[in-house]
Amino acid sequence: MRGNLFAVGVDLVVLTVRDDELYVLLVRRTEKPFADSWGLPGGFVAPDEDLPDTAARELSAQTGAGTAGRVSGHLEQIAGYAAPDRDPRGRVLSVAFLALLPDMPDPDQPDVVSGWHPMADVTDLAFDHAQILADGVERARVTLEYTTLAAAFCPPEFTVTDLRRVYEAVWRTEIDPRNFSRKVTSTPGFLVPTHRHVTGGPGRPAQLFRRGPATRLHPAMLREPAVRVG
Amino acid sequence: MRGNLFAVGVDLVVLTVRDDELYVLLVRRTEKPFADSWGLPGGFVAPDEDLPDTAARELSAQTGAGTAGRVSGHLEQIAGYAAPDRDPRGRVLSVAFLALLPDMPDPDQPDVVSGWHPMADVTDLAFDHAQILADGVERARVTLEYTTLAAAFCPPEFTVTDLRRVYEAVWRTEIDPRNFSRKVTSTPGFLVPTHRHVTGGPGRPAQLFRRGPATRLHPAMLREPAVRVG
DNA sequence: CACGGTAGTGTCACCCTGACGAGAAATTCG
DNA sequence: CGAATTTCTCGTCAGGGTGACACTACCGTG
Repeated sequence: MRGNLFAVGVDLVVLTVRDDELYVLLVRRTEKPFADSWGLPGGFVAPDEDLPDTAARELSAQTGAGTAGRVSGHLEQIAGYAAPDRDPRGRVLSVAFLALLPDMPDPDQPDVVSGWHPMADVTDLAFDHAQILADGVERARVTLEYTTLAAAFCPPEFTVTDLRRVYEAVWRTEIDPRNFSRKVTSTPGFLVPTHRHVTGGPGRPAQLFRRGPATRLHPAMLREPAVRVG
Repeated sequence: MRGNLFAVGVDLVVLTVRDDELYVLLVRRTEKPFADSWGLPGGFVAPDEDLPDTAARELSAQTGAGTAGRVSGHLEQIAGYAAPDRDPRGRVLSVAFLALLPDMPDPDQPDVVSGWHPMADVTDLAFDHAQILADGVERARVTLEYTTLAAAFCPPEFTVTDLRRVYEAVWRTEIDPRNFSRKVTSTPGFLVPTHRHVTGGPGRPAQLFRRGPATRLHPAMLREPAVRVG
């Protein structure tokens, strides 16, 4: 077998929506290279481990409880990155994964080396992690157009407004609440009504929904408002 | 740096449309493992090579002339595959690429170890290449819905019917020629008319078009006819 | 009780699409 | 040569989906 050998790692783009804004999970590096820089969480693939295994293990380790294989949340591969000079230590191939999580309260003992950062504040990541993050966010944006995965950002029970704020945060747009409600409630299998309502805040109480069995959105919910040409 | 080491290769899903059918480029393996089986073309990543470099080099080597970087054709990454037991020789990570090429005449000296196979006839591929091929074809199907890349299957100049046959071959459906023509000719930047026409066959001569600058299709051309629920 | 804020329904016009009809322009056949 | 056939292209029409927005329902607060 010819070919030189690579170290193979998995990097995670872990996204959540908090306070109507998109957040990404970053870790502060303690070792060289890029010591004291922020980077994506990740790790090397262990013997007898497949890529999704490594991704799930790292996600579980970084976010606390075993969020990996749960119903809530989502994990999918983005792409492989292997530019010859992407790691000064040698040839390292990294397979990036995208994880979408509901907003969770910060752990009791805050971890200074790992934390959530608003997308707008992220600069100067280690390695080629800026590119990987950009690819991951773009993947998330496209995924929301064609699938029901926006619910992966939400807790098990949520309102239509919660779901709309996910779209608005990820797409950085505003969506008409009435048309959005019509779309998601009329898509069969997207939302399952619980007939219970939230109360406490101002305004009419909103109904709570659960995720339905549908995965794809037909027709899609397109971001771009169909560019006019005339 | 921890982690065990991998050999890293690139496997190609090279597709074309010939005689209104989808064809894939396969190579007959000469070495163990899977000697005498068909498999996807590919090779190992050379030192100082990035993944797209390897893919372009292998594509160029397998399809003859330097089709890789041409305007015609298309090359994009599918995903990375690294199951621990996918290669009996040891840990091999393979990054799969999808290539879409126009139908080209067979080379003068036909290569018995490499050739085009109709998708319907493909069985028993080496390694996990059946899964990779399936993923590549599915990617191609989705790509045709949302982009103008169907033209990558066509020669530099082609008719609307040529383009429609690409969709029909990849999707394995039939499309109304009149509605299809309206869709593609009214999408700005998809087709550039040459005002020249093909002749020779029966029927009214069809106009020849070139690829336009548009890359995305808005709105998309969906395969599924919007499943009715009532 | 008035008022502002949020949730949800209803309406209307417009665009896109599927399902055709029909004409234009070539080849093929009698 | 003329008629039939084939294929390309333009038109028409009905129905679904969406943006824009009026309006009602229901909560909290002053």
